[in-house]
Amino acid sequence: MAHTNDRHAERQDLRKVGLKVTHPRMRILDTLSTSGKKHLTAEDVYRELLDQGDDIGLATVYRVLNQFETAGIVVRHHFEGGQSVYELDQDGHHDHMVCIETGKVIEFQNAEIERLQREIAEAHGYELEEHSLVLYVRPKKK
Amino acid sequence: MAHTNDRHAERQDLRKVGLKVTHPRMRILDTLSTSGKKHLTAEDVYRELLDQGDDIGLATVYRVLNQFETAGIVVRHHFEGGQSVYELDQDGHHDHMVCIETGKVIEFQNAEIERLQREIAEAHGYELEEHSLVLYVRPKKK
DNA sequence: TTGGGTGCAAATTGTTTGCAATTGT
DNA sequence: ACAATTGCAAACAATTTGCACCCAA
Repeated sequence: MAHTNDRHAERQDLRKVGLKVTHPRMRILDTLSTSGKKHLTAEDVYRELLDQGDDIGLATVYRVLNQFETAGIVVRHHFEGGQSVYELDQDGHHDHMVCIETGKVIEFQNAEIERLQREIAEAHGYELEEHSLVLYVRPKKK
Repeated sequence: MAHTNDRHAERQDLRKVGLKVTHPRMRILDTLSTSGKKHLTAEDVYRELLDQGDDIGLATVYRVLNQFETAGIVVRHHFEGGQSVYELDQDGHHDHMVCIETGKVIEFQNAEIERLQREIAEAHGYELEEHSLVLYVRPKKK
């Protein structure tokens, strides 16, 4: 069925943003969409590629992820703890909740908060361009 | 008058959290409170100390800022762009707005957003422990 | 064919650490 | 006196970059 990211669509995506369709780029795109997790670090992607027998340099992974970010194909997040994590930009905007015990990442959306943010920016004479909201949570006791 | 951070109060603050009152620590605390900006990187602090004739190592600045963070004296933020910025934890909780044109940092508070965050976490079976909200804005056109 | 893309190693950047010397209590 | 603290240099971790070679268009 309409698999959002089959080989063909992926090629289109790359061409659309002016990037040559190369093996590394295809494989990285593939890894991002078919890997279990939605949020991967550059290393995560690199290791998964190695595991699948691909011989793609870590530097290339970083370069490609950057290109994807500028192209709007992926979103880069800076959660606590060093590395950046990348996620395919497919299901519209959402924010994140990170469990500080398990590291699990949960996505959520809240129109009300989005609206308030815009209002606050306006109230200070600015236009909201971007924002980053991350909730650090722990499993409810009880 | 009751200057919130005179020499005496600073000494007390340090002792209170079990840190010896040393020259570097006093000077760093001083820089944080009297510098023009409220949000400084470790380098910012380091340079300002050098300018004032103090000979304090960058490593010490990092170490002390970390101790201050664990002690709850300063808060560390990870805005976009590599370095962490530190700010004295004095006027209660607030979030930040960063102008992407001038780099200016504006603080704000919004009880409604705070409440919604707690609700969202709860709704997912979690307790909100911490959060980071940064609005990236640009001066209103008009 | 040819300019963009890649791998590798070396370079950067931000931050932390080991250790001997120094200092606060 | 003695443990905590500092400075310096070296160590680290994440990411970027220079360059000779390679490959998609």
